[in-house]
Amino acid sequence: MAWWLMKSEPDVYGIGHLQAEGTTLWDGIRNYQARNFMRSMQVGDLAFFYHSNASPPGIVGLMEVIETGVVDPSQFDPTSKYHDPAATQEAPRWDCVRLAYRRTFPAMLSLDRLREHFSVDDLAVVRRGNRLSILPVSDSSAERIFRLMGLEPDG
DNA sequence: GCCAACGTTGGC
DNA sequence: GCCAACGTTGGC
Repeated sequence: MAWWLMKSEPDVYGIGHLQAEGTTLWDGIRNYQARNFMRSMQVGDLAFFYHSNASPPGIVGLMEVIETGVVDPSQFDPTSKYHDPAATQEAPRWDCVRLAYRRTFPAMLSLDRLREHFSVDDLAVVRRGNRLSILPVSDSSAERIFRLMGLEPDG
């Protein structure tokens, strides 16, 4: 079981949306490094839900990978902002994973607080200017995140 | 709104 | 293959 951190803008799709829906397809990822991280995910992996472009930004909840290797349907949709004219049904370029809501944390763990406790080597999201929307999290960093919130680790 | 970081694109 | 221009992300 591996840990991840996945960013989304709360105005676009926040933890509340996921809580209401129960599950979601993490589609629209158009960055190869982020896509490759999703390709390495396995069912049962856990991911911290991170609110980006928020004030303040930070970790707000937890979700679980429930399906991997899903072809991202938005790449074929000409009306989608994620449409990729270079993608074909025979040779899709983008895939994604399906996630299930696990929990909303009692309080956000803000980026400021993360920076007080983690170096960029421990947790890449604290690196200034990090634009990558999906990041791996080490077991020890995941445990420290829960401890910082005063919670027992899931998983 | 600004700007740093950085991935992508295209000319050569 | 190099690199400048450009676009996007995301913090502030």
